[in-house]
Amino acid sequence: MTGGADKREPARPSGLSRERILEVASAVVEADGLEAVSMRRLAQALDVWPMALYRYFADKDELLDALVARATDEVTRPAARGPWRERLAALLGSAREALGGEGLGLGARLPRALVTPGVARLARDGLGILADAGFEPEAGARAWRVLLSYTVGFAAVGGGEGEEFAYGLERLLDGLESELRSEAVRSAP
Amino acid sequence: MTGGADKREPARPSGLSRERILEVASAVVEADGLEAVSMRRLAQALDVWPMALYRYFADKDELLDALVARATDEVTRPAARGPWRERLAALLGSAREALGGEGLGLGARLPRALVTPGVARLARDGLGILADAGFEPEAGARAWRVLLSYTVGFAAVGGGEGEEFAYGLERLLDGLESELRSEAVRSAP
DNA sequence: ACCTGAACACCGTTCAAGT
DNA sequence: ACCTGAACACCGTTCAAGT
Repeated sequence: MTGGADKREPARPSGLSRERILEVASAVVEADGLEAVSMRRLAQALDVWPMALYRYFADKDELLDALVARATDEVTRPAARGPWRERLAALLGSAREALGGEGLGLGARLPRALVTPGVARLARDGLGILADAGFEPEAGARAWRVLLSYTVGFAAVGGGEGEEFAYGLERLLDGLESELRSEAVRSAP
Repeated sequence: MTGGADKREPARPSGLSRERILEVASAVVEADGLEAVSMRRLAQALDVWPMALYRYFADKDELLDALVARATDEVTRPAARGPWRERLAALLGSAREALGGEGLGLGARLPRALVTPGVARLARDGLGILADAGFEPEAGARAWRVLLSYTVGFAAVGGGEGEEFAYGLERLLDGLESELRSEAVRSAP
């Protein structure tokens, strides 16, 4: 490292950053799976000594959490306007892709993946749609957890197509909608 | 080891067996999680040298697969007679407990857990119930994958109660039942 | 047949320096 | 501030013996 202007992010190709480390980690996951990610291997790929990584991540766990958060951030999209069932289907469809991506490697960290900011935003969007549909808050929260469980399960099982995911989601939404029509859980308009 | 009668399973407390190894491994998972399971730690707990374990399992992966298969075998129960919705609910409820058990440690190996004999038996039972309900084979298989995804997802997310699991399952079954009533997927009686 | 040792090629991480 | 070395306490697993 020959150094650049002071007080700036190093612009040299060998300059480390959280983003550059995560890029390499992501490539390793895609190539050889999550278990192939080691501090030493990342360091070698970045042409740096292993301990250099500890300037950017406290430990390996923090690095992997950041990797999962990055994946969920990328793919999750805000919901569009329109009928509540279609909005939910679009939202959960992209969540399924995010959670099942990177060769299912993230599946191994599902419990941790479910507390990332990306998933929190997803929940806020989903709860909003359910409120729009007429669910009172508590019933909406319950319906949301059920919908997310289905989505996570489909991502984890992995074998299914997007079409089959949509089929099952429609059946689940049918059940929720007919409950909504029965008035038991409907909020005042 | 002072040896016992020949051609028998060793009865001595220090005699190894697949079952004894899996028992200790299960205890380690429950105490400190799946990542705490190491060949060396199991060996130490069994008062044996690490390489002794390789007489019973080809490698660590095979040992962990056997551990997961054992957990799913224990908890999965055959379905009782009665209304198809109740039979499915009982079957999937016990599956949820099996997959979510041992402190969620098994969740990390979900994709592998889904190809164990216990889950295959679960699928056969579930498909039988759906056929009884009137689903023609292809529609029944599709409905089964959706139901299992929901169950697996609920087990993986983990936070939910059995009551909430049952609520979501009822909504999903509502949707499947109303599809069945619409005749599109119904088999000839 | 079943278990022992020693050894090899890996890990994550602490600690003390270097510049 | 950022990276280097060396070292420590672990891994899974191979290989050659022991009894």
